[in-house]
Amino acid sequence: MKVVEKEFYENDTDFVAKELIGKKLTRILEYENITYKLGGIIVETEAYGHDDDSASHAYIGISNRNKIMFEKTGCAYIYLIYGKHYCFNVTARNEKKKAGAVLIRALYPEKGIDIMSKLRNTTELENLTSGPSKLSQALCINKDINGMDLTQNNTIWIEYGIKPDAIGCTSRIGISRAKEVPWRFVMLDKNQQNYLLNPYVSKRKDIIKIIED
DNA sequence: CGAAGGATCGTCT
DNA sequence: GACGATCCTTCGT
Repeated sequence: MKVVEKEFYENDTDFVAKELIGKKLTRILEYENITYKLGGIIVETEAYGHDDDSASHAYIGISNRNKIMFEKTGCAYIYLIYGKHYCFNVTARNEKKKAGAVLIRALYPEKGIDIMSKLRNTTELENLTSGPSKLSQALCINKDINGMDLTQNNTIWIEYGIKPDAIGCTSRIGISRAKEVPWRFVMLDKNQQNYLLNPYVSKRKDIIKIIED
């Protein structure tokens, strides 16, 4: 296991979002006095920029909520959405930008499935971590880890994983501005280059292009 | 299985 | 005072 280093997050935010596909998000959790390792493979991400991106929280400038997006790269940016859900982001940007983050939208569940099932109140694998707030609930992610450095030895980190056969690129989900910006990325299977058949990602968009190696 | 609507509260105007 | 980088339930086919 190798934790993704800080330098990785010092690239263009959309590049980082694409390259995070196939890496693994891992979370250490104390549950009923036992320490568990939870997590899975990142299969869906979205990039959010600064003043170049009207859909981004950072578009309006620095505020109490979004200030993590302007601070160190490789850190967790957590926010509450719709009054009850949390979303998990990693701060990432090149040295010329002042803010940026990648929203982790879905995981392929691998570790601690029994605990994640309890936290999610479902045993359906396809419903455990197939959404930004679903995975936050499954990994017990909330404001407590806002700003946490994901490149240090903490209770949550991102590590190197697998190389995807292909990656699909689409516009982002659930936004009202900058609807056409193609900054959503999903893992594709070589045999079924149609992400609609990937049960772990949001099924709401058409692929704009397919990125192969 | 898809569409529609409610939940719920921090954040910004 | 309005809205949101969402999820879940209900209702109809």
